[in-house]
Amino acid sequence: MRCAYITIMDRTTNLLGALALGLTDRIQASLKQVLDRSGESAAAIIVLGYAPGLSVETLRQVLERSHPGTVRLIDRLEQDGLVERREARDGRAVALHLTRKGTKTRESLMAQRLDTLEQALQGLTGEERIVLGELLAKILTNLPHSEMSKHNICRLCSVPTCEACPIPGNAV
Amino acid sequence: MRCAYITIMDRTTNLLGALALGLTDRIQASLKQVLDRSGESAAAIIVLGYAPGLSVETLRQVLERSHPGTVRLIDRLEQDGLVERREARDGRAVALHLTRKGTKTRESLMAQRLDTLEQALQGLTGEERIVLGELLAKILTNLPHSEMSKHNICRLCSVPTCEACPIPGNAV
DNA sequence: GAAAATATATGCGCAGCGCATATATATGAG
DNA sequence: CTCATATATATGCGCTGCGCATATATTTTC
Repeated sequence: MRCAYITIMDRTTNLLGALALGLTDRIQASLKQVLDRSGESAAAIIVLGYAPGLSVETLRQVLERSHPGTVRLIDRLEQDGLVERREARDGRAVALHLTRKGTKTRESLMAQRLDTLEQALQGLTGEERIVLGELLAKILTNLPHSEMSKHNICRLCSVPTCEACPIPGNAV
Repeated sequence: MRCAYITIMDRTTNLLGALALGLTDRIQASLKQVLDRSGESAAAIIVLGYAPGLSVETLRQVLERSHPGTVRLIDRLEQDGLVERREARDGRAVALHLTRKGTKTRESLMAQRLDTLEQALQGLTGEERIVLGELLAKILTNLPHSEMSKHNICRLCSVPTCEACPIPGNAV
């Protein structure tokens, strides 16, 4: 049963949703300028940079897509010259690697994302950012994460800027 | 020129992006349980609830879609019995209205979204929520908004929970 | 009253997704 | 060692949804 009486806390709830939506939109748009592909293409490239040699199956789990969807995603990235399929130890599997071009694209994607986010935080003082960071970390820690979704949420992250990932089990 | 030196502030930047992505994913998934349609379908229904009689053209601007995309979106919602096309004063235009079923669906969509967000904030104390709310409001106020994108970012909002919208010009 | 502007609708092709299925390799029971 | 099973990848197919180009109807402007 939902409570019909509105409190000031509900405002925070709604604002969080609005900001999340707005930022995700802006990030998606800025990533599209670098790579004119579906949203998950950028994520695939970023994830592959962290885990060279990843199999299609594991990538599928991280991206939370269907298997055919992931295979076709890799097909496209391969066609674009961003990803290579190499032999894996396991003869059934494929080892995915970024090409040189893929690595360059990855750097642009990450820079674009951080620029977009940085722009949003422009008006905050240093102290406000620290407070915000602590609150965000707390929320991220408490969010329910399955074993794979905790990687999924980080699929666009820049690890150098997040040395202490607040997601339980994700810290470097 | 991007600065190569990483500071603690960059961590906040990255965390903000991660949380925005994670929450948007979770909200999208929860909305899909209510309405198994494209992401913007839910937004269309919520926006139409705020502005009954809206034209396709204005809805198009709020949703930032192409015109054909918006027409087909309305086609689908009409087929689902959620939206009606009625005559408008302007004989060229169409006045969009939610059906009774559409209104019910809208309420479920909004409740689902707030529930999902509320779950994320579960671990925060009342005071932390207030501080967070102030920071979020400040960020939202500073975000660059075009005349229409300031409606776009609110396309899933629950107005009763956000009586003082921080987006300049949006306050009720 | 005719030309330009505005609002809606449609033909078409493309991107991307998931279900069902096929194929190749590895693993494990006997 | 062999064969059944599990695992990893790939493909056929149809569907959703999008945007460009274009067509049609109505309003506005001169």
